[in-house]
Amino acid sequence: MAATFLFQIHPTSGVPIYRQLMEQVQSHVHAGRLPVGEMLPSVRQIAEELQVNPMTVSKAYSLLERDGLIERVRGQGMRVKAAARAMLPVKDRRQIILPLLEQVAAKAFQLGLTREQVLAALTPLLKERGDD
Amino acid sequence: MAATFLFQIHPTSGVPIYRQLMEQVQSHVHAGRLPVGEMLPSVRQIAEELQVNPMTVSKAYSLLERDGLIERVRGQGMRVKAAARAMLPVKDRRQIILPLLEQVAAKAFQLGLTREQVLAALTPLLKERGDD
DNA sequence: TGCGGTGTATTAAGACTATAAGACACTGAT
DNA sequence: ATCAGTGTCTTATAGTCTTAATACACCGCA
Repeated sequence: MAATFLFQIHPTSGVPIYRQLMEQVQSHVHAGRLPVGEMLPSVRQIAEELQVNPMTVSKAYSLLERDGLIERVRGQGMRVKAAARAMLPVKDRRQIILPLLEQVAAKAFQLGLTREQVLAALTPLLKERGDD
Repeated sequence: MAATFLFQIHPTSGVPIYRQLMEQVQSHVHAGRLPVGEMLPSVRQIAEELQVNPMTVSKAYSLLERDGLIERVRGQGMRVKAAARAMLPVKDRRQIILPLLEQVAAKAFQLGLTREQVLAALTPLLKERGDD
């Protein structure tokens, strides 16, 4: 049940599934939504819920392990490494979303949208939160 | 020289080149930056400036022609169709950027960023303009 | 010792993406 | 007619992405 809320695939984006998964795991870890030591949803579980091949999920996990973000616990699953949070200071979470924001700015410019129009369209999409 | 400012490829995004080109042509047309009747940069010209295979550019053009956005003029090149602007009301340019904004919102949520943090990061990236 | 749960390796197939080099039909201007 | 400029077709190669079915080694627990 957890994976349903943790991960979401956009099939039409053109971005490979395994890369979408990688980015989302990374985001969740850096946001603290996946705490250090937490076990990740199993390969088969994610594959089932997202209707995706288990090997595709496994590929994402393998690359994340190579990057040192998570570690494999034999017979149990994947766990968020202790060094994962340390890899990126909490303050720099903003840096992760920067490329995406730059993309927005470029698109807005191409479309001839004003700053106000963009902000007006984005604001209601951003949820206000109390936790964290 | 024009294509340099009109098009820009992000090799690391995972999105196919021909799809990046399609989206940007679409944006430029809907923004009026490529007026109806305007000739698009030639396949070979774009291919040269972006260091991309001509067939890749041709593929983007072909699909755009299939979508009715541009038309082929034998021996001359591709031209923005008259029906192109009509396909999307000017007011709905905002709709084009919506999926991207939703992506931003999702990412911000995953990262645990507040609304203010996102807006503060985005605002300086958006150029203020007088035309339009 | 089983059983069900981990991630992974293997092999195969198909679709998609991109590149390369060459050729073609067409147009406009010389 | 010639030439340079259009987009496109063809053939071939290479790499990536995804799926499928099967099997393996490992762990925790009964």
